[in-house]
Amino acid sequence: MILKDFIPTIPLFQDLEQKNYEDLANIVLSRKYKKGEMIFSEYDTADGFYVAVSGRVKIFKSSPEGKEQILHIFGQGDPFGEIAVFTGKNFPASAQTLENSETIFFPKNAFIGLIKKDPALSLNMLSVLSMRLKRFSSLIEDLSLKEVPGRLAAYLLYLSDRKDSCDELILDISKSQLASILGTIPETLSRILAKMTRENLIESDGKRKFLIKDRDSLIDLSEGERKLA
Amino acid sequence: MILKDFIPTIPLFQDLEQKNYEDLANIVLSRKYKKGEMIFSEYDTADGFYVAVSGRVKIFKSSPEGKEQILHIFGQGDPFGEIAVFTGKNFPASAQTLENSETIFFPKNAFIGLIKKDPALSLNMLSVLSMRLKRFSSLIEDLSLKEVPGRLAAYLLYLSDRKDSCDELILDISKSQLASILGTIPETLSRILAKMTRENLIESDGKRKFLIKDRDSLIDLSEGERKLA
DNA sequence: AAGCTTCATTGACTTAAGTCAAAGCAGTTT
DNA sequence: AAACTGCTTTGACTTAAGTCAATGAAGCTT
Repeated sequence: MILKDFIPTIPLFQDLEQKNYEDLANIVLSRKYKKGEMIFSEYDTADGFYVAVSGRVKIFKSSPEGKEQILHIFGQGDPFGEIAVFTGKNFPASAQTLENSETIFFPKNAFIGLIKKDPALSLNMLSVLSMRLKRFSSLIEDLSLKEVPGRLAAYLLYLSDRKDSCDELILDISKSQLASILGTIPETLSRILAKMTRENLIESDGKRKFLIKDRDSLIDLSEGERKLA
Repeated sequence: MILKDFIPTIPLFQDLEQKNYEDLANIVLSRKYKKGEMIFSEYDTADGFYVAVSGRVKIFKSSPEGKEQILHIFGQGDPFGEIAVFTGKNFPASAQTLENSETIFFPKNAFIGLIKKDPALSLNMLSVLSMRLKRFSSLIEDLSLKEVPGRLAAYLLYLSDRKDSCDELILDISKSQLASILGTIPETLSRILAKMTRENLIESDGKRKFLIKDRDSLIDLSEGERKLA
């Protein structure tokens, strides 16, 4: 991947002045990671942030007993670890690759210098952070106010909206990881998927392919207006 | 409260150029609310954000069954509703006063104009949003990976750190509201406080005053290294 | 093909936390 | 003082979801 060509495709860097693309290209470092490798750990000192070039990265928190909560899964063009750039010190969560991945790294101080020069860059960054806050609000709402079937229903609906294509959808992650996104464990997820199938809300090939058979009931479920038997 | 004097005291507006304080004062609107009044509802169209001048405001999500999750409680000098400025459209949560309160309102477009002019302002805003993301990460971690006693222990320790003053602390909110911050309900909170008292971790006057009697155990509890009997 | 590893499912059981209902205790208003 | 209100506590019960353990299935490796 040629950096000069890649940087302008990153949404965070949309609409910058031409000169700033060169400045950005000059401060970045390219880094490669194998599947399953840690990029950073919570509490590591943070001296910059990353943008995914290829592969996928999960951002997560984990408990002493080994349960995990995934906060995001990021892919090509997504920035991560940027919170630490503005709060100083350390990362608020850990980052680990799900596949062989390539990233570019932006050292903190050089990047802050750039932000001061180009207001478009700060507006883009403000927009990225705001969208994350919105997502987090909604995750907090899910964890605190909804039960697992409701969260799962919301997630399935979200996937099917993304993929416009009618009612068929394909998970791009394992069910264990899905459990970890939904704030539960694989056993519980498995049981709830079985229930949903039994009650004809969905159908599945047993692997990663799902068909939504009763969208209205899924919506009710996601809004807490309905329960599984 | 005289706006010209108040605006420079707001942390979000630290270190701006003098001229920008005048610009800010020119675009703001003052608004007053009675105790318990809604400032905005989730899904309301957002055309600006607020800064609390006096009183206190809770930002929260609520479920159809009436359970509530408080995301923040804000007071003098704290900005809120600012996410919507950068993501457009609507607020991600609702805001309601806990006391008679006064706010100033910054219309979206005028404010974005200012941000483009003064990079110090965008850096301050980036720092505010980043700190909120950090808090949210930690709330998500609490809700997903910790049990209620652990969350409560963490909250008590957090309060006692704020108040430096040894091991005594005073809640500045009702226990029902505390329950809502911790992602639980008053009955559960009440039972856990009783247990903590029985096991000599804390002592209380039965109202809002608490004494930490066994800080180490509270720390263990908050880290999931220990359980209540 | 046999064996290995990782992931997924299912059953039996436990437990944390929620629901519902009643009673207690302030604080305040009339 | 009596009555009303809002918050808190307590008890008895229910339930969602977690734990532990076993089995099954899938995909790789050699």
